[in-house]
Amino acid sequence: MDPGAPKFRRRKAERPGEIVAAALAVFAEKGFAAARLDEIAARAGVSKGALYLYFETKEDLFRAVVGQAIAPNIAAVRAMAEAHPGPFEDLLRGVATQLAHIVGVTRIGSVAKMVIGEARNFPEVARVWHDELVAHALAAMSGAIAAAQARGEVKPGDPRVYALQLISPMLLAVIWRETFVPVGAEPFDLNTLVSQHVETILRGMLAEGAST
Amino acid sequence: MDPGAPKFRRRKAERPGEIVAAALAVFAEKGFAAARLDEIAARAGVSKGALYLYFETKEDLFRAVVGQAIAPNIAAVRAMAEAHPGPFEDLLRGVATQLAHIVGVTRIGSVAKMVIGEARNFPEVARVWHDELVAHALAAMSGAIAAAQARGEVKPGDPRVYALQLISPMLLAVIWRETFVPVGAEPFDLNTLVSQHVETILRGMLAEGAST
Amino acid sequence: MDPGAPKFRRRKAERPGEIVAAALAVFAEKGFAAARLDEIAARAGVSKGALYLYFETKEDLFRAVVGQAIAPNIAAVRAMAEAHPGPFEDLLRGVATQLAHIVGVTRIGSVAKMVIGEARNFPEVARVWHDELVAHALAAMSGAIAAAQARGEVKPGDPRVYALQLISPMLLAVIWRETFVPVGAEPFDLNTLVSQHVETILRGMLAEGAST
Amino acid sequence: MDPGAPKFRRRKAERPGEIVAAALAVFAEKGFAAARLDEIAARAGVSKGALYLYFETKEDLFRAVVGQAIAPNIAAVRAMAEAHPGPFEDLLRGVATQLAHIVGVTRIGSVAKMVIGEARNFPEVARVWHDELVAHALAAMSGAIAAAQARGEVKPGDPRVYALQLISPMLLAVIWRETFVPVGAEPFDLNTLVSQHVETILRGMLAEGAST
DNA sequence: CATGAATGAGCCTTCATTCAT
DNA sequence: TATGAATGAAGGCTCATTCAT
Repeated sequence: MDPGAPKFRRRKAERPGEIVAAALAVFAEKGFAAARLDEIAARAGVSKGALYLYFETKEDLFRAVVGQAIAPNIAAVRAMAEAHPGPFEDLLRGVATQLAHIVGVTRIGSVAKMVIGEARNFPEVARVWHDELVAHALAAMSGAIAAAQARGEVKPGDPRVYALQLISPMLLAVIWRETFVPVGAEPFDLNTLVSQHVETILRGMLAEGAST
Repeated sequence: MDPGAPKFRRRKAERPGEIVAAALAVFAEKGFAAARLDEIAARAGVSKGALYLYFETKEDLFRAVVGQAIAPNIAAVRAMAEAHPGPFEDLLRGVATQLAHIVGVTRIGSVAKMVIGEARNFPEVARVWHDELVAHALAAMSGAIAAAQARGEVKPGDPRVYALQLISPMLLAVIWRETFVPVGAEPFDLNTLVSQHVETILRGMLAEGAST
Repeated sequence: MDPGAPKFRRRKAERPGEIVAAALAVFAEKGFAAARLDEIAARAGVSKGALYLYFETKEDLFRAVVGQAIAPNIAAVRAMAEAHPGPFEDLLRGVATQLAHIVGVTRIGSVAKMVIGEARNFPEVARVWHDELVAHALAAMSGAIAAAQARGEVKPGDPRVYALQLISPMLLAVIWRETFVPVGAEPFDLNTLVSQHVETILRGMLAEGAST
Repeated sequence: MDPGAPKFRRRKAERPGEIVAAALAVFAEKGFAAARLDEIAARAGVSKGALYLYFETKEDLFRAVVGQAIAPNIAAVRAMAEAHPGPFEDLLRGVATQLAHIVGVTRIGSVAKMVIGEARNFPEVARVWHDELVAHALAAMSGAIAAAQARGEVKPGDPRVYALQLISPMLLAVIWRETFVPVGAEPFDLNTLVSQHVETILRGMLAEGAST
């Protein structure tokens, strides 16, 4: 026997991540209050007591879940913000495609639903979500729009409002998928929605004499 | 001071409405699971036991809250559906104004947040909300858009998707107000958002050679 | 209008009796704790509040039920006690017939079950039941048996024990009917049981040379 | 004093039995509905929540109590059923002694009282009690009596009724002890009752020409 | 580190009792 | 008298959290 080289070692380093992943699933399904630590522990494959080796309380775990979900998206937002200049419509199409991709492959929709649902009970979670993600994304888009307006590419109008107009169908799509599709509503194709929206909005936003 | 003030009053007719109103407030703030019947009863000015004279269980009360919130909006949706024909852009401006008004003066936003947050735990609530309200509204708008397309007023494109594009900023505004404004985000003026959106979208939707 | 001669007057005098009858039924079915005043009131055809016009508390009502059930049987016991002298076996046959009749036509079995079940929670009810009914009956029988022994009709032996031996099948029959027959046990014919028991016991009790 | 006394101990194996024992005591005293889980937990030396680690509901615990009380008696009944043949009166004396012993040393009387009192609320408990215990015991005795009749040892008569006659004083004794002795009634000596009953009944049952 | 038995505060729900009508 | 809406004190049960192992 070689005690120094056990064949199967418990991957301690991966535990927190597994727990957060399990917690995300349960919180997204049930909401914070209705989520049971029993179920989270079971899905993570650990004992209930083990949760407390990594997280102080249920609320702490919830914050970790939201925080974890923010990090990987920060980069995306930053990339969007730093998008190379060029014709506004190219930028917009690129950003829209990127957003649609993120919504499609990550669980950001579930997390958004959690944040919306628990905002009153966890104001600081809503605040972090807003300050770290939403505000940055909005500022980046507003800035790009304002710049395009300065270049004469985009018609007059509140750039922040333009940004909201552009983002809103994405939110609706997420909520539709999470809320109504499970009870029988007809799903939407996210790409169709996004591309039709971008084209429509572009036609409405671009100043006369600027391309398509 | 009225020394003859009764310990309790008999108001069978008014009580259910008062309780539902109180419950709406608490459910909207806390979510279903975190809402305490103690608090609902206190806000309604009754004892906890009195709730059970009118509602069988907490779930029953929750369903009543959602159901109650649907009824008054059904009429609005129907009116929208029956909106007089005429140039599409007139119709759209009218509908948008009406929706903005409803969102502004009713608690429909709070209820929407509840429905979104509890959809997994109360599928039938989500189903009713969808079937009675959302689906009707969507069908009415899609129909109007398709008719306008048939008349050559609106460019080609999936009418249902157009309808979603039009509605989505309203949803975003509601969620913004309920979720982010309480934690310090800058509020939007709903009317500005709606009117800018309508004008932008109209320019993008209307076929060449049609007005504005 | 003749206010002094209403056509249908509420029979106030009969109310308490109706309530006690309803209460007996519910207490016998459910036991004291599981019995609901709502149900008693409903069966009595009165409002819940009306119960409190006649009985102070639920316990008070329970005591009334048991007390009420004792009274009519007191006379029977007394009659038994005063049974004309004569050959012991005639007396015994008469008493047994009488007891079987009482068990068959009254609800004394249900009340006995209540008293047995609630004796620990209502000691004074058990005490009254014992002192007013059981002890008297037992004393009467023991006395008759002792007298018969003095006359040489009955073999030696503890008269009180003889009395218990004689009564016990009646108790068993009552419990059998109330407890096991409702769940599918085969019922007994009370008269068969009693007459076979009396004959068997008589053969065993009577002194040689006295018998049938 | 042990300063290191643990706040609670882990005794998974022993706990269910301790809880059932405590529950038996409380159910027997108060009846099902009036029994408080608080009290059961306190008597078992555990917290109220711990009850739910072993039993799903209060009803489940009640069923466990009754079920637990049946098992050890099944063997006794079977032994009685298989009692060696031989003169009927020897068999009967043996069985009576055995039954008196069981009644004296176990809590079967308390359980019987519970079953009788809660039969309407828990029909399946009454059914199990009857099917597993009472029916078997009755069948065994009836069979033995019928066999003795076939051998000419016992007089004609319904064997099942004979069996009831024989058992009934035992039931009366149990109820007397549980119900009336606590409120001041004079207790019986179980052995005196049983032996006098057996001798009396035997004289009445045995065919002429069979001994004593 | 990890487990899971045990805790105990707190919630939903019931129901005997009260009281304005 | 009679009603029944309303009360409020528990009780059954849950579940986040702790701790002996």
